[in-house]
Amino acid sequence: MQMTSDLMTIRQMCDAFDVTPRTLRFYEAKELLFPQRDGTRRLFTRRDRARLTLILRGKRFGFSLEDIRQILDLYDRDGSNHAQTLRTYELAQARLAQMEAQRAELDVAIAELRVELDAGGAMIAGLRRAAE
Amino acid sequence: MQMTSDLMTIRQMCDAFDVTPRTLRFYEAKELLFPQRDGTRRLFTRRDRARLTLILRGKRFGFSLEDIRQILDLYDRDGSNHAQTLRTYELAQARLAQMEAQRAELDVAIAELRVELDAGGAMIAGLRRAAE
DNA sequence: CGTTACATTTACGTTAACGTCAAGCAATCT
DNA sequence: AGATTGCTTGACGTTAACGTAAATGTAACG
Repeated sequence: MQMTSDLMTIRQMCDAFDVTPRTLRFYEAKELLFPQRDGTRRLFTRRDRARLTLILRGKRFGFSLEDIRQILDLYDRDGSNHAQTLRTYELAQARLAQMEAQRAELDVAIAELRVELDAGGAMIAGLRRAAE
Repeated sequence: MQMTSDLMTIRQMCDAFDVTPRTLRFYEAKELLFPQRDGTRRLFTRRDRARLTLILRGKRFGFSLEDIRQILDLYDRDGSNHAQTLRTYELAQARLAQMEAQRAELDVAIAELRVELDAGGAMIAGLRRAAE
């Protein structure tokens, strides 16, 4: 139970999250992650891992890294500059509405694709019978 | 009530779907749409409009145009070449599973973002009170 | 018949999100 | 010591999905 097991190397991160080193360095360059340094080497903290989880999730919904960065900032606010905090808050709110709309559409799309698949399945069954 | 109102010019399409001419030409080049021609000019059919609706929806879920093109082909199968039909069918099926997983994750993400927003809202309310 | 308003093709430009070398430092194995 | 392994920083390459500009065509308006 060493405290240091809190810190992970770039390779451990890659294995754990199934990303490439390049991706992690890229995210650091874009200020999405803030790994500590042991000399020149990166050491990723628990905070980095939490953020990476959110980043990867966000990506699956088609959000840009820049969008994600702004939303992540919501998690780190100290409440100093009102204006920016408020702006970020509103941005996240808009995003939420957008996600709910997306979910509704996703439901429709899923239903539609199901219908198509049923039709396709029947057709294929037909082809199979015809092939005998 | 002219039969020809079935056909729409590129501008009408752009206005109806809020896309640029370039986008429609691009989709044609990528074989996602197949407008007729009046001499050199494009005339989009009902089928093109149906496809465009599906294209735009697919895009909102982060599917690539190539993915979308393959799924659209499912709608146009005549059942001639079994192998390809089967492959497309399986692709669509995988896609459906993926979409359902995405929908589940989206629920989680929405819930999480809601929690954040509540916290942010409380904080902002606090800031407002402090500012008086 | 001139010009205005859209249409067309061709082709180069752009952004995001990395991939892919290249070259070098550092610790570790043999 | 030499070689291997893994990390580092540049820096250029790549793909998708269009944007944008140039040159040209043509239909309609006045």
